Amino acid sequence: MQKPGRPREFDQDETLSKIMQLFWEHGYEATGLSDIMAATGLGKASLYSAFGNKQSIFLKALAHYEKLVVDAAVLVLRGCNLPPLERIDAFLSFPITAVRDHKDRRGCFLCNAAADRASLDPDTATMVRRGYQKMRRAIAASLSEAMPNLPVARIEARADVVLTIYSGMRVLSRSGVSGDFLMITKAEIMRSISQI
Amino acid sequence: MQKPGRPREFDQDETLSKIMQLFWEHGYEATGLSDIMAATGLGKASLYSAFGNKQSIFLKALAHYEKLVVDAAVLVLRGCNLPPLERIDAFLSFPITAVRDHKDRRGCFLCNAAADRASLDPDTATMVRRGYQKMRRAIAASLSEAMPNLPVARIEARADVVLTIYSGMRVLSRSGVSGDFLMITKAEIMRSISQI
DNA sequence: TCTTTTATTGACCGTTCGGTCCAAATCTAG
DNA sequence: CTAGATTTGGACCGAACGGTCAATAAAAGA
Repeated sequence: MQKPGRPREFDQDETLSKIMQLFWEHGYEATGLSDIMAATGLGKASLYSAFGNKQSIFLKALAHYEKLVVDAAVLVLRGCNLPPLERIDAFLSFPITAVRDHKDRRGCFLCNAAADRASLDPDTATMVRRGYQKMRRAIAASLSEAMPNLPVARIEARADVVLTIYSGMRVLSRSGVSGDFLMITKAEIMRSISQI
Repeated sequence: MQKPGRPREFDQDETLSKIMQLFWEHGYEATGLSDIMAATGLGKASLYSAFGNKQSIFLKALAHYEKLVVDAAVLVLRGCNLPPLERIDAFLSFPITAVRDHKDRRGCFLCNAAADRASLDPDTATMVRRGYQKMRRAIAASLSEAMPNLPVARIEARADVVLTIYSGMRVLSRSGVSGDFLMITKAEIMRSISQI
């Protein structure tokens, strides 16, 4: 059962992944339609008919990031194979392994979008907040599993701290900070988070 | 004792302040020469002869920010009128009062530059790191004044945490996070920082 | 006053931007 | 085989981009 008309010659998700890489690394304004065409091998008209205009392409790339990266992080946070605090540790290790093992200084697409696009485009701001919320809830769930006797307010406060630290690490990694710096930060914050 | 030739008709620092506002709020790529001309009332050639090309203008605006805002923050951190921990509290309150009292969601120019420019331009990255270092050293100084018996490594680790939290708060504030969220985060981190 | 030096203005440059359009190509349904 | 639907590639668009230049203006030093 196929739609009438000429079939699309490319895979939308693959293409969206390539586009996501571009916006993630270079930001909204610094990524031109020409860059996207070069990276995907598609013509302008194909891109427009599939994803809309540049702003719409960007939003879809951001949604793609949420689906791929944020959801994966949430999965780690909510996984059952590790104790809750170790899951948070694993979550905060992502920024470190990115820098250390992969020389990946792209940071977090959500954080980058917050910094360079959210204040100019309400739709971006909404998506960014939604992604943050997802992570925040997952962090809070892990924390309350780890310390069920702590009042909810304290749990949430610590979740806010973890999310804020995460954002900070991601931004700092874009400025070229060392993996050791991030490692030390993580260790110190884990120490204080773990206390009752 | 004046230089020969026609004197400049504008104040360089004032102009740099106006330019700084633009780059701070909208980022590098989203700020055009035309915006700068409109905001300063200057012609293109005047800007070029005074500050160089766009990249050079940006760097000078960033340096201006370091001089005005970062140095002011460092002054608060190193001030003697308050106990050291309260100075750190005051430092972490800047992101909050900006959002609450001034509806100022520009965040921190250093952090924004880290996110949208540092990975493409080494000079920007260098300046950003220098600004961060200034703050980090001042934070560490306050901390070691507050708890002189804590090993240096722990002091530095906590300074890293404070700096990372600061960056995170500034980025999150650009996504539209509430002042309450930042308030809670600050309170929680101050609690853990204050412990011996 | 005349020369030199510098700043300002506005026109101008080529390039790139995001976006549109249309003819050709490729599919389904009848 | 035809008619309708959809995608594709490439030409094309006006606008905005960063950047340059020459003419003019305003100062200092002689």
